[in-house]
Amino acid sequence: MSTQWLDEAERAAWLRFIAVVELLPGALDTQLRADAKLTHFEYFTLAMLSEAPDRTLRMTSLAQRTNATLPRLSHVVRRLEDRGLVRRTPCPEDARATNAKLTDEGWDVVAAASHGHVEAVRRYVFDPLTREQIRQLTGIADALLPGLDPEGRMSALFEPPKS
Amino acid sequence: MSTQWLDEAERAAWLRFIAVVELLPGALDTQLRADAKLTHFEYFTLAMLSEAPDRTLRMTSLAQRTNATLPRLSHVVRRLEDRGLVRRTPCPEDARATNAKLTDEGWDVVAAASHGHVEAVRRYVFDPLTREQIRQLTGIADALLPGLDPEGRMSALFEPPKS
DNA sequence: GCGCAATAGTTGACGTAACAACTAAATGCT
DNA sequence: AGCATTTAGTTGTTACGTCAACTATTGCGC
Repeated sequence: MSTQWLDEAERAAWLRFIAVVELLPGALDTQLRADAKLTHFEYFTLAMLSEAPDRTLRMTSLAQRTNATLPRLSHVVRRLEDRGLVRRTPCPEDARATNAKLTDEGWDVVAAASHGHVEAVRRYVFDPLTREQIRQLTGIADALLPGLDPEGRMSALFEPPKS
Repeated sequence: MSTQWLDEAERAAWLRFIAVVELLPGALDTQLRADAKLTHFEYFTLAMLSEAPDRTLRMTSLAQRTNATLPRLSHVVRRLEDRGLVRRTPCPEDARATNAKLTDEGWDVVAAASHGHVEAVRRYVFDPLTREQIRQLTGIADALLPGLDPEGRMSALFEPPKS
């Protein structure tokens, strides 16, 4: 039962792809930290809230969408709350649960940050790609996601609600 | 000077791609931690050394290949040295510099870890993709890397030495 | 060849992430 | 109804990454 090693084409793809995967988060993080005093994870968290109904999500649901563990999200939301960007309230329907809601101030911060962020995404990802490659990238990601995220936790944004 | 927002195709690609970029490192890390007691970064560091001439690299060169800052690498290499996987020696040609060399034990550890790691890479990345998609992925990564890594620091492995 | 800037690397302080332990509320079994 | 299990979330500890400060060596300008 020997291991099936990577052939030349696979190795070429892998070295490049792993480099992109390592470099991209740092690039996005650097821009957001410099321009908006937010980590990419914090921005992503606020962005998820901003697109939710009533700008509100349960902690568990928010953790799934952001690919965070609950402890991690709990710490991050506490810090965001200290900064006045989010407010936590007990969920009326389930007393165990907590609702995280984007404040007006938080909304303004995401809105302001989004400009620079989208520009960075364009600069680093879409500008260098052809329309065809953007289509290919969508197909590739769609092929990988079921294996990486079997529960579809991060797919809530673009998957129709499961039947 | 309003921001150029993402159109539908771009948004579809972005949400999926960012999910992959967030999920893949965690998946690789989990496998390596469980099976080889190594983080992906530690594995990658050892792997870079294992492919270098004499299994040795200067700290600066190693930092570039692994996309690490020098302080980060210094800490990681110290821990790896404590575990007997790497040995640091002063560089004879330049007394400021330090050479990191993979020990025999370190070699065995990478070799042992590589099986499970390659299997994980297959499972998460190559098995779900067609040959054509692997080719496309190479092209996409090649298009992105110049923007993400203008100095070509992480490209040393597959780029011919710059003229 | 002396002084000063640049380079190579280490160290320590601080912030954030992962993991485990914990509290509290809802569900389910009988 | 009553107790055990599961679920939701928080808190504390430990490990790792980042940043700034520091030492030591090299190379440049004159």
